[in-house]
Amino acid sequence: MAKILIVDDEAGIREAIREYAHFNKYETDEAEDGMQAVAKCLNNDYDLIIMDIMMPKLDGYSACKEIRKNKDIPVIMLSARGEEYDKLFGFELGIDDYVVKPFSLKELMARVAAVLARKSHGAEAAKQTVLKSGGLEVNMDSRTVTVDGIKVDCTLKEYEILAYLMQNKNIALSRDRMLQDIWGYDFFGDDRTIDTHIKNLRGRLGEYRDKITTVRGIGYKFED
Amino acid sequence: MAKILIVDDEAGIREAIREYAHFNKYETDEAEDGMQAVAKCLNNDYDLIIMDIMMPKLDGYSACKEIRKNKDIPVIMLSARGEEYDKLFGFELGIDDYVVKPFSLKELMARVAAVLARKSHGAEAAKQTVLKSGGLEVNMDSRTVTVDGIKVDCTLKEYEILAYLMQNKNIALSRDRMLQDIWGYDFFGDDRTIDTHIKNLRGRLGEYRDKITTVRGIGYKFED
DNA sequence: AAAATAGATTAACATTTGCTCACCTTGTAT
DNA sequence: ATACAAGGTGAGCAAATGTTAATCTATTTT
Repeated sequence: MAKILIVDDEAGIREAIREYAHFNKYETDEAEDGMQAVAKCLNNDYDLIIMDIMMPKLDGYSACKEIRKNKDIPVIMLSARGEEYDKLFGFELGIDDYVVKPFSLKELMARVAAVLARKSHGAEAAKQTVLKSGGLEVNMDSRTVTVDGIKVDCTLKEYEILAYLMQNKNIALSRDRMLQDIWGYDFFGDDRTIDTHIKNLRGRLGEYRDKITTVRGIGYKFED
Repeated sequence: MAKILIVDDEAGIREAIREYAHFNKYETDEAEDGMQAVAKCLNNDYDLIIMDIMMPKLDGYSACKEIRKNKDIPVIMLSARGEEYDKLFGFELGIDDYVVKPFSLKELMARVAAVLARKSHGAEAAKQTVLKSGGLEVNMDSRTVTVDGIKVDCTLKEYEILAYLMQNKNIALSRDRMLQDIWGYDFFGDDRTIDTHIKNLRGRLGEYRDKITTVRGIGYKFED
């Protein structure tokens, strides 16, 4: 199980990342600024760092530079939208990826998985990449859905929703939570948009359409 | 035992929260507006703050900002339905959760428990998600009820009532209290509505129907 | 660059569900 | 026996969901 250090001065963002990271079975630790991050890295072994660029005391770039003097830990940088940064400079420091705020947690975790896979820090437990339920299959590597062996074309959101529901099978999921986890914390739209995607998704699942059950007053659930 | 600061200008809401919090074994303190809240936080140590956004003198956001200058206390914000609030701004302030009025006290306390569990750095007793009594089972993840292994479809209110009764088994619960805790403090309807739901619920429980006993003159009780 | 396309979102309308309440019946305590 | 509380029933209505279509947005094609 990989251990991630989350570095951001905003507690809310740390928490959002932490929660979703835990949901994805990562361990986490946190730091509030660059100084703390450097200190924590001296005494702990992290598999990856998610770090904001703009921080008090010591910014992300400088912290990264400092940490790299001692350890070779992959880093994903967060930067505010419109914040002018020198991407190349980042890559020279060996930064592994950028994510621009506001980002969806899902996207961030996808990048985390990608970076970890790339670095493949020794033997990492193979992550579950195929979700199955009867003749319904979701391949998370190829991002494809098959029904009784026949590939079914899904849109991005349909795929994301199906994968999310199946990862949390037999749990009633509220619309709010789905918006948080799939769309991201910065989505302010109508939660009924989920209903439309669910309808379209069901239309593609043929005989398995009823595996997605409606939980009246709450949201939806995948029943295995 | 956690101590909660309740901040709202409406005495009725403070009282409703206070009572249910005490019932859940939390200590409470109260403030009527943001200014009072800030002052109280300087002289006391709270584990969590429940605060309304719209308040005289100093609103919730500003109060939160002010308090955060000195202490890092988790905050759950209350906001009226339809009240425009900036979720992202909330995240920046490190607000831990939002609850939209009108809310059920049960839901609010569930969030309180969740936030406190999160903050208490793991090492918290795993939450009970399955309530059992003989062959009667309520799964709070999937929101399902099974009678002798057979799944029984319940409506939202039926499920909520059964879960509530079982969580408070062997305690006689008044209709008023049930309305408060399940429907929410803003429900002004007829308390005989409960009777109808109880009747329907009993109809689904087969041989276990008598586990829900009538406490004449008071309300109902689940006997284990 | 304009047009075409696909997908996401929202809005509008249809349908279903089940909550609530009024009314009547049954049960129980004194 | 009487009075009051609870149980049972069913209709009206509000809320939640399903469905369809329109709109908006981003991307691709020409």
